[in-house]
Amino acid sequence: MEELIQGRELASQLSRAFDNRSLVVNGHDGRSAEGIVNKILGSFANTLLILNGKETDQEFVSDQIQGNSRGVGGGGGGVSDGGSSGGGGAYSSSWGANHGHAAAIKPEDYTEEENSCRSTSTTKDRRGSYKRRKTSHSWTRDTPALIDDGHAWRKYGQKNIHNAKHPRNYFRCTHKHDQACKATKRVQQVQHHPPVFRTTYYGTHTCRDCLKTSEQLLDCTSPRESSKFISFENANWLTNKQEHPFFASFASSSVKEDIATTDHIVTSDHTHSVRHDHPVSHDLTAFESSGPMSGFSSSIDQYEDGDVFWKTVEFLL
DNA sequence: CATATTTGACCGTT
DNA sequence: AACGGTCAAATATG
Repeated sequence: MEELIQGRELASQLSRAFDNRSLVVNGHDGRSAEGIVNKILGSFANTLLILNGKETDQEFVSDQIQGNSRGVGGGGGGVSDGGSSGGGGAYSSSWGANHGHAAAIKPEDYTEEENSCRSTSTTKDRRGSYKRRKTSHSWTRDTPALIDDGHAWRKYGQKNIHNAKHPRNYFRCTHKHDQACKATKRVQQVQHHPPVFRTTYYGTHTCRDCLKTSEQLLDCTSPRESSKFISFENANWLTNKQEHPFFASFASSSVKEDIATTDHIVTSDHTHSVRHDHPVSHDLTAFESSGPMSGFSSSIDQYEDGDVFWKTVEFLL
């Protein structure tokens, strides 16, 4: 809080300096506006360090506390969690093997800000652990259809989500076991009429040969290497006759260059403010106005302190 | 046989 | 107790 208060004071000083059309601030003889800007940036950096430190400590504690094991379960019988799983296969046919081919949307290099929120967890996967998700990298992507992002995913779960029309599907990297790759993603349809599928990625691929062969070929030969935006004017994915129609190709889609500015990115990330407990009724903001992330809305942390951070930035500036 | 998906159970969090 | 994330036995696919 002290850092934030100091940052606000410095920001107001900067504002006054610009109002006076002078690079020298009253009461701070000889200090230039550039110096104040650096101070503000330093305050933000300190704030991030503080916030991250808190998260890291929490995660560490929870890792120490948790750690029970259970016998080999499974089997039958028992009372199921009420309406929490399955769904009777109503959507089963929509979620075949995600081995579609020739997707034109290729995974960009996910260069994100690495100054915060990198998960240092060495936690093994445990059921019901929510800690890792809050502290790991995550980014979302909204698409009008299910796409092949070039990675080899294996579905490991499907849940009906409260107040959501469509079930959420859980995928992990195929190489989770042989290469200890921790990347996962969750896909859920969040809008009906123009279908919108929201994919949230967690963790980054650490596996070797992450990309499938067809995608690597596409990467090398695609003329849209620098594509940032993708439109779906031809909409061939709706009538695709492939075995898995929902993983249809975007080969016919056209692209536009991204001219988003930094301000644009901040505004986009902040305004659509993906909250975990409001899984439905989001607009297409993340897809339409995302920054230079090829449709990904990068997030330091979309769910907890990251939101506070962006609100703080908006407040201070 | 190997690999992928389905789906109810299990479990931590709220 | 509800919810959501994960596990793993059963099943499907090639």
